Amino acid sequence: MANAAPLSSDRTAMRVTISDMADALGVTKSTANTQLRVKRMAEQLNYQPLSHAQAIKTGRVRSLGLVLQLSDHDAQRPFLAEFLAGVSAGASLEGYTLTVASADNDTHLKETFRNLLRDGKADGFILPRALVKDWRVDLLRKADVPFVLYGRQDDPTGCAWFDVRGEDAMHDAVLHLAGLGHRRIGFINGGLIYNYAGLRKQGFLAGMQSAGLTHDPALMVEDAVTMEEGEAAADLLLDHAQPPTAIVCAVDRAALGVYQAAAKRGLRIGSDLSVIAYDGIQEGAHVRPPLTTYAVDNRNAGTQLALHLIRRIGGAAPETLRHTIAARFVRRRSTGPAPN
Amino acid sequence: MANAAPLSSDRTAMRVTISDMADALGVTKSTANTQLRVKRMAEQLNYQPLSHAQAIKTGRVRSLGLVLQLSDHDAQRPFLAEFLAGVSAGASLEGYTLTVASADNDTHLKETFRNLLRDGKADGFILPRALVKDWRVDLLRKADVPFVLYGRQDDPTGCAWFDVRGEDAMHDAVLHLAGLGHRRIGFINGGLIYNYAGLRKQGFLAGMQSAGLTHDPALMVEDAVTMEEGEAAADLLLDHAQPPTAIVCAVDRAALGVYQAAAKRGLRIGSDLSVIAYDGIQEGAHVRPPLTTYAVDNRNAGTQLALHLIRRIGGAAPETLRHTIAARFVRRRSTGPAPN
DNA sequence: GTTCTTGCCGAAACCGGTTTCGGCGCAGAA
DNA sequence: TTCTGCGCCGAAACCGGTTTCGGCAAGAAC
Repeated sequence: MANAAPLSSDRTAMRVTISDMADALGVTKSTANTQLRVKRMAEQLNYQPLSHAQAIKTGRVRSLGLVLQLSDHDAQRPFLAEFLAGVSAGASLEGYTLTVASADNDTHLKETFRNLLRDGKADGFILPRALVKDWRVDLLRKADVPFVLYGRQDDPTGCAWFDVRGEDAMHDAVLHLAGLGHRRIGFINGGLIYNYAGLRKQGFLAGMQSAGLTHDPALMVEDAVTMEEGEAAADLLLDHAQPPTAIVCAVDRAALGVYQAAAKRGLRIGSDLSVIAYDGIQEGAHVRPPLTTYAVDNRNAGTQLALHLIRRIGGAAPETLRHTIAARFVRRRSTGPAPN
Repeated sequence: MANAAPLSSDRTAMRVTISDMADALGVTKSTANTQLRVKRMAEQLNYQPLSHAQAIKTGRVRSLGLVLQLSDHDAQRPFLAEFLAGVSAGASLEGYTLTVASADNDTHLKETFRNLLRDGKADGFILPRALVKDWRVDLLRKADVPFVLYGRQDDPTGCAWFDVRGEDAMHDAVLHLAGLGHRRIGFINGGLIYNYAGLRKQGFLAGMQSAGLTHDPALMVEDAVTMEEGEAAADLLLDHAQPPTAIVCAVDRAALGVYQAAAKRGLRIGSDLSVIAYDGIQEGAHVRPPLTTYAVDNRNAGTQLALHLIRRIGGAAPETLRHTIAARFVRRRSTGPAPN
């Protein structure tokens, strides 16, 4: 203790002393010391406060909520496992746990949210697949409960999010095809209830403009998320008097339908008809020819969303928690130079 | 109050009175009365004890644990969404919540279990895909924590389970094929680390015996759970000097590989080669010709497992919580009369 | 009518933390 | 040296339940 005073004149040295700690915190050295001892002992004994014991006072259970709409459409399925893994990993990084619930319709979903909220089972929610008009956002905004979106929202009030820039991918896809000489390029969009559809359409249109091409509204179809819907959409485009030589799909699964439609007509994908899609589902790699696509890392997205939500729960402003990344271009064999 | 005594002489009437209630419970009428009032008020006000408040005293958090091994193999994926939906539905039926965690290898998995247990995040666990030698069972048995298996276990001590009788399906499949005149029937088994593989193999062999056929060990391949592995297995069988006219697969996904192998050789499924599989994955319905299979209702299984686990947590003996059901035969077009 | 038994129900302790409060010690200034 | 003020830290209240305990009233038996 006695030598603390003289030593403190060496404050300019690079080594941080306990006095510096104490000063920085505005506490006494001895205090800083015992606090360090407490912390060390805590680590040594592997102490961790019982989360449901602190919950009773703080109202925080250190758990993230994830409510799944499962009867959605099958497109959601391949996505689920990776996404869950990511969310779970992100949560456990911070000592959080993941509470999952599911329901098959909006009424049930709403009830599920309310129950989880009433019982304080989750400190915040991850909302997968942002909708254009998202009632979950309204609900949670009203309840003043933290949430993060996988996807974006037109009215960003109170919204934090993480998303992959599908619009940039669509833009890129058009440029890629234009670079191969394609001039009549069709577009098959994804589910219109989802926020992403609007963005990807804009991306496609912007891409056409950038490439100096005019888009033909007759070569654009909306709302195809399954293979069947993709096939039907492609039927429409390919039966056009002046059919496209390339098609951009907002969703891989729809692209698989395009393969079917092309096969029916004896068109070879990659030479007679070029296809680029988006998602990066496994089937795309196995189909013949393998599908060129923009792959989304759902696992990473899950992790980022978990971390965002935890920071949001910690009080961070939503504006500071909005991030987007680019999709990864996976060049395979479904594109080629324009015929003729 | 005064007329209670005379009325009680009508005890033989069919209507149950509050006195009957009281007698049955061994309490006073007035007691029974106030308890009823309490209960009614509770319902009216929609009262539900805060689970983490009771947890502090009881150690029960009203939550079921589900730890997923995600890097397992892809065969697990289509299964996940339905299963989760079922578990979640079963849990919420009883006011329980579902805590999901995941890990990519055994070390991480073990750590995840320990953390969840230490923090009392779950009152019990659902173990999907029982293994032949299942360390999770050992771990939880040792820790004396309730658990239920999706699948069975050779040493049933302390094990509760719900399962689909894959062995019966295999047996049936053989009889079905034998009924169509097939005599050389191959078998492609699933993942050997899983408990189901042994059972299904036994079922196949029993079926052959029932049909009065002798099995050729050269026509039996083990451990094929993906399409690629299924194709490789089928390559083996079809390159045999006396190839089978029918193949039973323990797993749908392997059967899809059989389709590939057959296509390479110009064999038509359903006439040149009959195939029956097991699982009921969606792709089976879309492939040409549609795959005859035994479908498993994973959603229902999830619900049953959740309910079993809740009863187990409530103290029910594991022996009373072991149920199996039959798979549902889905006759499609991949089987036909034996050639020649 | 008295005593004994039975068991209801209000009061209090407890669970494992968080948060507030107040006493006391220490340092700096006059 | 004394006074003042800041802030550490131990004690106590609290969170929302569960569980134990004891007083007291009612019913039955003699």
